Amino acid sequence: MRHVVDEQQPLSEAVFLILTSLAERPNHGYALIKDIEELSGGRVRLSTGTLFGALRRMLEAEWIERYEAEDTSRDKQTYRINPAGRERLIGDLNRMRALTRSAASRLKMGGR
Amino acid sequence: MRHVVDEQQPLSEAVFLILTSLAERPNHGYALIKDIEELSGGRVRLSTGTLFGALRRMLEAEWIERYEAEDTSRDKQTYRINPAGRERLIGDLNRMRALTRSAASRLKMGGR
DNA sequence: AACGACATGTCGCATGCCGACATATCATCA
DNA sequence: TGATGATATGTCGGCATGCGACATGTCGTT
Repeated sequence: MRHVVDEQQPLSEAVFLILTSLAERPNHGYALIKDIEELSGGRVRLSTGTLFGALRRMLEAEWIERYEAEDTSRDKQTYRINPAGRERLIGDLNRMRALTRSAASRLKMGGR
Repeated sequence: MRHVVDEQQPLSEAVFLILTSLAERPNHGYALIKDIEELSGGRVRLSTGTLFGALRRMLEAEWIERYEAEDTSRDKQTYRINPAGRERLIGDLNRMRALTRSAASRLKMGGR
């Protein structure tokens, strides 16, 4: 009996950050760019090409969903993470932890 | 005065693992595939297309160098990491640690 | 009215991964 | 001896993705 988290090809940084941002609260596209910039300490500023391409693929993969926000004052497309997306994020988080652990060990860095 | 570790676009998993493997000891291509498979707990088996493409780019970027191994019994191309490669690996290690920290925090997972 | 921030989207180029293929050597064993 | 499989290095083409540039429009402020 296999668990759902099988596909263990790495998430791109863009997808990882989008899922991380949505893990806290649903949001719309443009706001994600700013949240991710803050989240990454100013290091990552997603271009709209990256963002909307990634959102489309994540909708297709059913890791996120559109949902109706109360605030319809503008034409905002609001996205929400779903359980599959959350599992995928956790899976990739663990993948990265394993990677950093083995690299730190080989570099004799400590902080394992 | 700028430090060398500027380029902070993420390393691909393949490149990260190759640098990690070479951080412990110099090695040749085919042996890297097996070392990385072990290193990653069997999760990652690099194809030769990925490996040799990545090695070529890493040589161009001067993160690794060819060097003469004592064992010349076969035509093995032995590669060694250099200080720039090591810095790049450490930089990406820190990038991933920051990423996992913020994601864990937003997922309310602990283990930060 | 003009400007900048907000907001969503498309297009095309460049890059990188990876399976498939090509080639050759070396050890083992029937 | 000849076949097989592991070792070893490499190329090629297709596919997915990131991202800068462009397009379009709204909203708030001056």
